[in-house]
Amino acid sequence: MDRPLTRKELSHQRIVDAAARALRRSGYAGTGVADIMKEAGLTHGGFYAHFESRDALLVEAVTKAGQDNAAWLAQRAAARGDGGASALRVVIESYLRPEHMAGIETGCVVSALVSEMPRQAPEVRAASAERVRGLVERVRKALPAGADTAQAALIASAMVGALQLARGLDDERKGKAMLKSVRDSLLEQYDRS
Amino acid sequence: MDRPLTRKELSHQRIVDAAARALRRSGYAGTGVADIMKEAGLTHGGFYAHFESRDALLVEAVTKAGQDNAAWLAQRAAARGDGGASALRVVIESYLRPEHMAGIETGCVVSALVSEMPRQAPEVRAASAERVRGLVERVRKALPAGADTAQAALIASAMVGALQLARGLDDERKGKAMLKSVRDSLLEQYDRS
DNA sequence: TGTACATCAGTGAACGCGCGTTCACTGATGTAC
DNA sequence: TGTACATCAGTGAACGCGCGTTCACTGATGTAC
Repeated sequence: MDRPLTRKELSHQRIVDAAARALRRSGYAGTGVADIMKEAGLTHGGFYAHFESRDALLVEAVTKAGQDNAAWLAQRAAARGDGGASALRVVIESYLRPEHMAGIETGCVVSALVSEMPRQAPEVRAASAERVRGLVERVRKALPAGADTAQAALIASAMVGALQLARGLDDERKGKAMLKSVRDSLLEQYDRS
Repeated sequence: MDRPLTRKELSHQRIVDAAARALRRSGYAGTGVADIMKEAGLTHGGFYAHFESRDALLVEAVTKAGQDNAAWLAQRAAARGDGGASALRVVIESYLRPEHMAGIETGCVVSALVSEMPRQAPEVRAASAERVRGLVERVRKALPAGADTAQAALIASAMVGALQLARGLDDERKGKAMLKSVRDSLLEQYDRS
C-alpha cells in the first residue's frame, strides 16, 4: 500500500500544494490555472490531465489547506500541551497570533476565504463548508470537559472575525492591537486556568 | 445648497447604488462595469464619464454600502430604543438575524467582503478599512456607559465571524442555529438587562 | 415665444488582454522478449 | 543486457469569451438673443 508515488502523483501533489497557497493568497476568484501550474513547475496545458476543471482543483486545494491547518494545530497542541497549557488556550493563542495575521498564505483557510464561500460553485461551496465545520469542531474539542458546547460557535466566530477585521484594518499596528484585545478577552472568559 | 440634482448626478447615484448591491452580492472580483451599468439602466460606454476607473467606483460603492448600513441601524435603534431595549441589544439582535444571513446584498458590507479586503488596490483597501473601523465604532458606541471599550473588538469580531460562518456552512438550518447560538451567548454575557 | 447654436450625457463598436479549456504533438518512462 | 515498442506525462499553440477601457458619434438639454 505504501508504494512509491508515480511521477504523475508527485506532480498532482505539487499542483494542489501550490493551489492551496495561491487560494489563500489570492482568493477563489484570483487563483488562475496558468499561475498555479507555473508555480508547480509545469505548463498550463497539462492541467486537464490532472483535474476535470478549475473548480475540481479548488475543491482539492481547499481541502488540502484545511488538512494542513489541522495538522499544524495538532502538532502545536502536542508540543504546548506538555508545557501545561490548556487545549483551548493553545487554540486561541495559536490563532490570534500576529504571525497568523501576516501569514495569510499558510494560515487558516476559513479566515482567508469565508466571505467568498457563498459565491462559489456548489461543489466548491460544499468542500468549503466542510472546512468551516472542521474549524468549529476543533474549537469544540478544545473546550474543557463539561463546558457548554455552544461556546464553540462563539469562540470560533470571534477568532475568525478578529483575524479578518485585523487584516481588514489595513494598519499593522492597529491590527495587532485588535488581535491582542480579542485574544485577551477570550482567554479571560474561557480559560481561567 | 439643496438645488435639484442634475441628470448626470442622478445617473451617478443609480450607478453607485447598483454597485453597492452588486459588490455585496458578487464580491470585489465579481463586480463588473458592464453589469452594473446595465443594472443602472445605462450602457457600459458611459461609465468613464462618471468614474476614473473601476476601482474608483468600488471606493464609492463600499462607502455607500457602509453609509446605508449605518443609516439602517440608526433608524432601527431609534425605533427599538423607544421600546426599552439597550443599544447593545439592538445592535447584536439586528446583526445576528436570520434575514441578515440571507440578505447579503443589502447586509453588512464588512461581513460580505472582509476576507477579500486585503487583496484590493490601495485606495479600495483604504475605503474598506474605513468601513471596518465604522463597524467596530458602532459597537463601541452601543456599549453601556462605563463598559470596557476593549469589549467592542470582541463583540464586533464575534458578530462578523458568526454571520460569515453561518453563511459558509451552506446549510440554512445549521446556519440559523449557529447565528442563534452566538446571539444568545453574546446577549447573556454583555446585556444582562 | 420662438429660433439657432453650444454643451452635455449617453451610445455602441472596437481595442488589447488574460482567462479556462482543447488538442496535436513530443520526449521520457517503462515493459516484453 | 540490450533492443523495439507501447504507454505515459507534459508541451505549447490555439480557441472563444468576457473583461476594463477608449472613442467617434448622436440625440437631448439648456442657453442666448
